[in-house]
Amino acid sequence: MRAWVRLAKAQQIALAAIENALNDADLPPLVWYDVLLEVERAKEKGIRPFELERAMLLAQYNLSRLLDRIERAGYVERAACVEDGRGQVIRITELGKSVRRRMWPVYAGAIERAVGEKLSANEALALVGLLGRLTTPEAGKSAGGA
Amino acid sequence: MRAWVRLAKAQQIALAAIENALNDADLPPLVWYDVLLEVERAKEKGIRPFELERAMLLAQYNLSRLLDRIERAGYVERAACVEDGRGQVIRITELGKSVRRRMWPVYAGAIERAVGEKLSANEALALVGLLGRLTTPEAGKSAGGA
DNA sequence: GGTATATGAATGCAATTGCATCTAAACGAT
DNA sequence: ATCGTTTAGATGCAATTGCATTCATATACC
Repeated sequence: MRAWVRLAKAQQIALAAIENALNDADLPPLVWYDVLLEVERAKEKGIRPFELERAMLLAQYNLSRLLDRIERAGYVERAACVEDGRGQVIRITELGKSVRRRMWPVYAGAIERAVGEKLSANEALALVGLLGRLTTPEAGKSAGGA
Repeated sequence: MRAWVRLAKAQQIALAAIENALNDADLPPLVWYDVLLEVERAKEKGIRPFELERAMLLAQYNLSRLLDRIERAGYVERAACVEDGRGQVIRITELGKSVRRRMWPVYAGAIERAVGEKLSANEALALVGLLGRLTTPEAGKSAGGA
């Protein structure tokens, strides 16, 4: 229980710091970064919205509209999908790439202040390990998971 | 950096699980629980919105409207503040208490599944310690921690 | 081939959030 | 007492989110 409360609070504080930093720098919100990063990683081949949806744990309608906005800003392009007539393919634009690059130092700086400065390298590593246990779908605690 | 990413993901997953559990049980969202708990702790004396605001890291306008909704549901009552003509005092109602009590097992169960089941007691304790470092306003990395 | 079901994505509408601004009361200095 | 400033809280309006539903194509079954 205490772990959950602190988890929530730590995340809330760090997230607010990051969003503020981006906002102050007149840059888009953090989710945009995540989307742009995923889309950029997909290169020319692009990525399907439903893949993005799963990668980012975003609700379908939510992603649909987020892509609307990012597209309207000119950071990604939607194209009809050849293999699947229902679907589409998202590709990043040059403008999108440049915005993502500009977001990175601001994002990284905020994380450094919110997390890096507060933990030693070993502590950060330990935290990564513990949090990793929470994100796996596995049961986890007992050895012989059935 | 990796620590932040995992922190965000772990929180997101756990939060979604909790909100879903509450939703499935036809109970109000998690913030309502937090508010009700704080207000209930203040007993008859009540609590001022601005205190709540600081305790919960909520934006002022956000809290104002959240209290509107919780009040409309009949779970808290607003009263003019005697000592400060600008302010008010929030008190929980019997209905509010009972709802908070009904929320607890659902909330606790979701946390147990999202966190408790994935970590041993020692691991959970270690996580509490590490996350605590992130929520202190202090710089933190150097050894002199309180 | 024809119909039922499942999947990818969009959308109407209500609820919530964020931003900026506003009101009123308290404080502080004259 | 009066004026400027700060603090507590509310609110108009735009943007975002959530829910339910819709549309269109793909797949499975017969």
